[in-house]
Amino acid sequence: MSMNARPIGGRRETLAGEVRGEIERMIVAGDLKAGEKLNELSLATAMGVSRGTVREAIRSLADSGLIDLIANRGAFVHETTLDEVRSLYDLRGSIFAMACAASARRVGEGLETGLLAKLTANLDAMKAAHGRDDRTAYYDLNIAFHDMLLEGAGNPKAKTIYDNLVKEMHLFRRRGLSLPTNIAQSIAEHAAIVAAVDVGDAEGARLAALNHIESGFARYMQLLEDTPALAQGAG
Amino acid sequence: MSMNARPIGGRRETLAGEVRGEIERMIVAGDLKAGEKLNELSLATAMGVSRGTVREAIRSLADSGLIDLIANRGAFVHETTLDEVRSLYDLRGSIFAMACAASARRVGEGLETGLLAKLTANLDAMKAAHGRDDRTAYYDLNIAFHDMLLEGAGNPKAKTIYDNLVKEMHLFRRRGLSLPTNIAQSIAEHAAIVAAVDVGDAEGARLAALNHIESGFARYMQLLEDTPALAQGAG
DNA sequence: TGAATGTTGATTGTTGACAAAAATACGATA
DNA sequence: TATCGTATTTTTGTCAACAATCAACATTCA
Repeated sequence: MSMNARPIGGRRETLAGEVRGEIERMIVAGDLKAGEKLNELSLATAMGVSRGTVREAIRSLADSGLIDLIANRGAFVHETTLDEVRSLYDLRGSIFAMACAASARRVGEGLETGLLAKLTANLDAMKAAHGRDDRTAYYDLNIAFHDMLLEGAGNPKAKTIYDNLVKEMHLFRRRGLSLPTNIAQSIAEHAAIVAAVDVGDAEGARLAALNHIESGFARYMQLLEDTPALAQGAG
Repeated sequence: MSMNARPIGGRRETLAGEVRGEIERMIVAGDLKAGEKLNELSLATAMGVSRGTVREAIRSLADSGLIDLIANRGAFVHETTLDEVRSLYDLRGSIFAMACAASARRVGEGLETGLLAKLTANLDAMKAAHGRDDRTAYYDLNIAFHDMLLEGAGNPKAKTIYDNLVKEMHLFRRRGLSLPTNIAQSIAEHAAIVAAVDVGDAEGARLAALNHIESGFARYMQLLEDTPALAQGAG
């Protein structure tokens, strides 16, 4: 019997787990702003659970980088500085590069048979979205592209860390980190990655991936310069 | 008045924080073996704190990778598989490479003035330790070497992640991950990294670092092959 | 006036108790 | 004897109360 039924009606995950998810959602969505304090009692009453449960959720969230914990003072939504954005990009780039190299290696070894088709399809869809200037579609496809390569690497921990890094970046004051800029160039960089993965060229994939993230950082810095009015809340 | 008095009497960190540290220590030291279940009540009574406090400590430790949490079943010391060791090496290598590249860049830019002297001193001390076959000294110097480069990168998050990865590796059944093998070659690789950092060659430092970690992985795999008797507890 | 010192209200830290779930022990049955 | 179902025990999940700490304000004294 293939048992992957999900619990019906009530919950299966623990309450604290749900609360954690909700807090994380509120942070990423911007309901809780960077620097804001998380009041245990307020959250508890708002969600209809006990303070201890909220506390547990906050603790489990602290290590992810989204929350800063100060003893006897409380939990605060992390404020990401520009220096940190640079650091996060460096980290993200190195992990993404590793993942692309691993994906290329695995494709070359005959594992990951479906990956290439999916990457190519994504690339085509991206070009189409760009053609009709559909930003929303492009945004989603872009995330999917990176996810595929992270998963193709066969390194779940890498994906977890990568996702946390991206979430933490969103806490940077002058948002806009997800605003697409210079889509044509970005697509070309994606194509270079896919080409390297295609022929199982791990080192080529690594360099193309690194270049892609670093270019993305450069594009973002450019955007910041060009748009001094890019204030917080620009989501 | 120069105020650097330390808190007297009791603790400063929270109780849960201390418990967390103690549990982490027990795991890394091997007092709690991989796969073992963490019983909240046992730990609480053993440490003389309440169960809730232990619970909080466990939750805050879960994201680090040392502990697996299963709802309604409890917390278990993570069992690292051989596949995971490979994945962890990949991640560790990519982060270390990034850190070395960043250190080289910063040295080239005139930041990190003291770094080079420290690296060179470490290298010399390592050669000396190797000469008199002092494994313990070599072991500590090796850790210090990597730490310096991680810190020279000016990327605290990278160091945190790196440290967690190393801790998680220690949970691999067939330990010996810290047994030094082929010290001469390892020292030569360190020297190559230092040389690249010295002249501010970021790309060279990245490649040398990547090569160092990958060689380390290869050496470890060799050790596993040569030492089938390398059972758990070999620490 | 203004810096140091009490005082007060709010918030976090810690605990023990109760509820729910899982693990275990134990017969009954085929 | 193996397996299933049930009762019992153990362990985790959640909660509410108490203690410790902190931030803000009021007060004192130079």
